[in-house]
Amino acid sequence: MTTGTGESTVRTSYRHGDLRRALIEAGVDLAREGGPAAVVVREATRRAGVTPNAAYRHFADRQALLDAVCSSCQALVAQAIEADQAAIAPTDVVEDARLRFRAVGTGYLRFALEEPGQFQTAFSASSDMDSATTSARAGNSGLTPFQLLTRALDDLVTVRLLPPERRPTAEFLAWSAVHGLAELFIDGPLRALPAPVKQTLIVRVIDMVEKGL
Amino acid sequence: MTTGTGESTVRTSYRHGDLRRALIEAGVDLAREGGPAAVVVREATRRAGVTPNAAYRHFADRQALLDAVCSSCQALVAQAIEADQAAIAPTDVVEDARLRFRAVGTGYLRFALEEPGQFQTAFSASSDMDSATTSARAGNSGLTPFQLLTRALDDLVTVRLLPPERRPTAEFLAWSAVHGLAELFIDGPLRALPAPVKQTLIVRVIDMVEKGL
DNA sequence: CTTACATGTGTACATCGTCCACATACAGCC
DNA sequence: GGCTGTATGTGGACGATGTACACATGTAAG
Repeated sequence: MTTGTGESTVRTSYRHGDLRRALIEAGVDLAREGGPAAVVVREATRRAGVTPNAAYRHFADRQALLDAVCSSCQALVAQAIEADQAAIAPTDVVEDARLRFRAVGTGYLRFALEEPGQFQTAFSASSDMDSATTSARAGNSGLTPFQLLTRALDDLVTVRLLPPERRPTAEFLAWSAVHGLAELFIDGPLRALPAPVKQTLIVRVIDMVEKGL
Repeated sequence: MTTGTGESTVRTSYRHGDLRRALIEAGVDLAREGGPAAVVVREATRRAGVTPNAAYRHFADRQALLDAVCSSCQALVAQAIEADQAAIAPTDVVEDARLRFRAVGTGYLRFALEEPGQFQTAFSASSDMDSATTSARAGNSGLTPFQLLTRALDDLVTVRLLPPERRPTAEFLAWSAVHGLAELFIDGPLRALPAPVKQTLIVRVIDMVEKGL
């Protein structure tokens, strides 16, 4: 259907083949380059080698495209968390659960610092609680960022690091702290902080959550 | 310079009088109605009763207007915090300091829930650390939201509720937690939560901060 | 009173989202 | 195989936006 090496080059046939996917991928690239505001229909279609209106055969409007891009970006967040969790060298069950919980935070924040545009897009204009568990937003494990956090907290209860009576709403407390730090880092007043200071703050915020839950 | 009751009605003279202020006020209204994205030059000038280009005599571009609106919105946040702090019935010095610290969080989050558009605008595209202390962003006390938080934490140290060695970076930890919750409330997955549940979460997050700092 | 400057107006252009009518390709039926 | 219907892409158009450039008009300074 396409010529050349990349999918985004010249197209020989009238039909595209998988325009929907191509538009989402272009949107994810745009999100990386300029955040949610940069996810614009016309540029996405341009990159897919198609006229602007072709997008409307696959998405009701710009918001629908942005929603799809947002889901893809959430999947990237999930993968970042999974990567940090996978890097843990197993010791005992209790410590493993603790580190896997902390890895949710470090992975989340590492991604926020590495790909701020995609991070912002992942959590812009998104979703109620149910759609936060859609499979399009899942990483390799099939879990969304929120589900990875939930599971990590459940495991903390299992190994008795977290008293069961504190478990309800714990995901929202942990998420608030980590998400807030990410926002302050990305376009908030902590933007200009040197990287090592940011790393220290990440550790401190996760310490605070662990201690304060 | 203007006729009628409102500033936004018909203007008789060629000159406006205080267009800069009028544009900022219109921008703050737009922010209330639709968040930062709704702060658009043409609509602001329309409401000020002026042609679009007149705005460019007072602001370099849309972003400059948005920055000014953002500062005004931060001042509103400061006022919300001050209101919650003023409502505290004094008991002893230690408890007062504790409640004044908590009021920073409750005021911040109350404003986020009451005026989500202005809240989002207040912290969109804003500022490095220095400009977070600009006087345009201050409330009635002359302090910005960030400065109110800093002062509350200093007071916690004074009354020995917070060990001095934990004081550095404490504002960022507290701010992260509260700001993150606000974001999750406004356009995050907690948007649809019933109001009482939100209130419970506010208390819990502030508890977490107090305990975890 | 004249002149310079500050401020608002008018016209114009590029970009964006999106609607409508039209063209084309593929899929199934005969 | 040829015909037809539906899915998909094209082309042109409209209104909205940011903003540049040239012009008009008040206000102030000499």
